[in-house]
Amino acid sequence: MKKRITIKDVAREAEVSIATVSYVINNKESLPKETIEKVNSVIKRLNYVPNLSARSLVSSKSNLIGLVIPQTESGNHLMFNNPFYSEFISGAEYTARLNGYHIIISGADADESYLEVCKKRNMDGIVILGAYPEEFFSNLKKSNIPIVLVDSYCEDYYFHSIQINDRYGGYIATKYLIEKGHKHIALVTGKIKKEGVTEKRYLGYRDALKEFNIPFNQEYIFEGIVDYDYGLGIGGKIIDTSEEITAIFATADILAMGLIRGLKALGKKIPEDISIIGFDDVYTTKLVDPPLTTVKQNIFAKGESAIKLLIKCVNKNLKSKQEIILPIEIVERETVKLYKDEK
Amino acid sequence: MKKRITIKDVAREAEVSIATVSYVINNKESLPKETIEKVNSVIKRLNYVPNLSARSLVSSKSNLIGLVIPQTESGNHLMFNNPFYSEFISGAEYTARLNGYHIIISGADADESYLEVCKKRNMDGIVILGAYPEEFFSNLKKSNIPIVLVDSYCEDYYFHSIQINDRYGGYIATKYLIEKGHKHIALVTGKIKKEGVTEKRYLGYRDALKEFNIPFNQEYIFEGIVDYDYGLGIGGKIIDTSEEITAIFATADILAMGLIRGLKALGKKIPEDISIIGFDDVYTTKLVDPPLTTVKQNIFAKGESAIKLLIKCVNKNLKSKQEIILPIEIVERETVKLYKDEK
DNA sequence: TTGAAAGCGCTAACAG
DNA sequence: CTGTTAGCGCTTTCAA
Repeated sequence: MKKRITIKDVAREAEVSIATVSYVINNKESLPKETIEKVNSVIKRLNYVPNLSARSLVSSKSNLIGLVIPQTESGNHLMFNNPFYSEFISGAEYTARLNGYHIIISGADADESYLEVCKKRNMDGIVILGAYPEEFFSNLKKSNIPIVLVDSYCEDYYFHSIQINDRYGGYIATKYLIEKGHKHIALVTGKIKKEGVTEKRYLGYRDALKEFNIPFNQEYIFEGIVDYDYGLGIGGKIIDTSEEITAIFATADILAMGLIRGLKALGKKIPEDISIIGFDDVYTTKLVDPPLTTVKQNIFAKGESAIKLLIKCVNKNLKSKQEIILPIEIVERETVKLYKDEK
Repeated sequence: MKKRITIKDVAREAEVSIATVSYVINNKESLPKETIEKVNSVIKRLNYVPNLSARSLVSSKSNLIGLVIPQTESGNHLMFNNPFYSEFISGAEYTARLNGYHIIISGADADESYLEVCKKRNMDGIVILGAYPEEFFSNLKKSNIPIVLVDSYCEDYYFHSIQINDRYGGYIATKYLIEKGHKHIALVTGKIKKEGVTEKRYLGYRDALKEFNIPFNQEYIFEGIVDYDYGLGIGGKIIDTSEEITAIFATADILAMGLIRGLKALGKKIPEDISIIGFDDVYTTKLVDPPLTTVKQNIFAKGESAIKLLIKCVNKNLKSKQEIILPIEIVERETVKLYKDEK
């Protein structure tokens, strides 16, 4: 094993002190050009790379960002059968890398274990994707490092946040359907948790109904879990519930994709028999047949913003809550059709 | 900012020396039960968490594993519109976490920059997914740390490897089609690079043709890039090339999914008019209509194996090349139909 | 403008 | 069995 090149070696070769080398590396102080050049050339020649562990030890800065992704179950593997996460990570990793940070991706249980990980690794900040038990958040506050919450309605002032206006999203999706002539609109959704993303979208749905004087019908709400199979299975129940239903608002694309397939299997034509609108605009939305009309949010940009915001908070030591709301819009593809009452 | 609890604090509280605490933490030496318990209880009470930067500094072990994912382009973001990577990461992250490691995911350019990252972070090992320029691999050898290559046919003895038998996969896919009565079988594939995964699958395709005395036809080879859009666009060309083509072997599911959609748009029925078989069995394979018949590899398990193998090599300091070949099999779904010659 | 030196928190060799 | 101690590589005061 070759000995590692350290700052000492550089100093010796460049005939300066260790401190000087350190100054050059971190361009501190105002050194004369010559010194800087001399040191830099030695660094290059020796292929010197600073040891971040050492740096982290003294400065307690690690250039490491924790990224917490929901798991299928506690202690289990990451929820990567939802393309939403992949796209988010792609944006996050890219942005982090551009700024000299690295991302440690991890699932996390609600216990204190993740807090430990952060301490252990001296993480500079954390991005948390999705909703978790209150306890998880309150634990993490103890870390005392900047935390950006993505898609969480946790109100705690401690956390910064990246969001979209989910309620507005639910509203425009439903309104879009209504304006296409639909009156009997089912809502297919994950668990409607108090203060969760899903609840907001649901409330938006109700807002739109109200605005157009369409009575709310509890029977039209299909509440399950956010995954393909739930969407797949629920189609039958929707049909059984009422023949009047002509449109469905699914609060996640993955649900909508399941629905499309389930409904088609039952002999329904999309959008001729039933119109469907989704939410998120994950890329797989283009893979299904017919391609899904949906509420688009820029997921890659979300990952990007989360990291940028976090880095900003870390560098400027911002303590005041920072909030960013990203825009959303309807993307028209082929799953919604104008409904004409045939009676 | 609260002062961090260090090993010193624990030592003081437990009325032992820091060395003893260190021994307890790493369960070195054989200490009397009492001491162990005393120290542990203080650790718990004080909420002590060891600082990995410090540990890493002295032991040059970081419990960090680098995971390199292909990028869409050099310097660009990760190729996450291919679900293959997501599933792989899920398996890798889970396994790493279970073993006390963390994963740093990163895209990487072919230059030396990734090597620097490894040095900087004292990475214990690297898992590299996919094929890269020879130069990239040779650079990384310099790191002198264990490296597991996944899906690469780089022959260098330095690297450990996780693979499937791609040639065999190409063979069984094609054979499956042939046994279903197809004789005019197109191959849709990414760039056929010497010693790449794709070339092997292509060779397997030829093996099968040969075995059944079906002449190879260069016109039936459609070589492009591995993505949905290429599959989508190539359907038309296939039809134009020959009306005799009744089946297609796509060397990646993502291509097959594009094909299905492209072909359907052209009025072709799958599998009535054209049969399609894919490769990988990514989960989105079930989302398309009709669900894709494909060569299944367990991608999650691949991620798992890669990490396990790497950790084994790290811990036991194995220098001899370790190789694992994971099994594959055909999964029959609905895109291949028995072909009956109607003449 | 530069250097000496004191740690950051931890491990491990060595001593007792 | 346990404690003392010398670093690991780096940053950063303080002094020159």
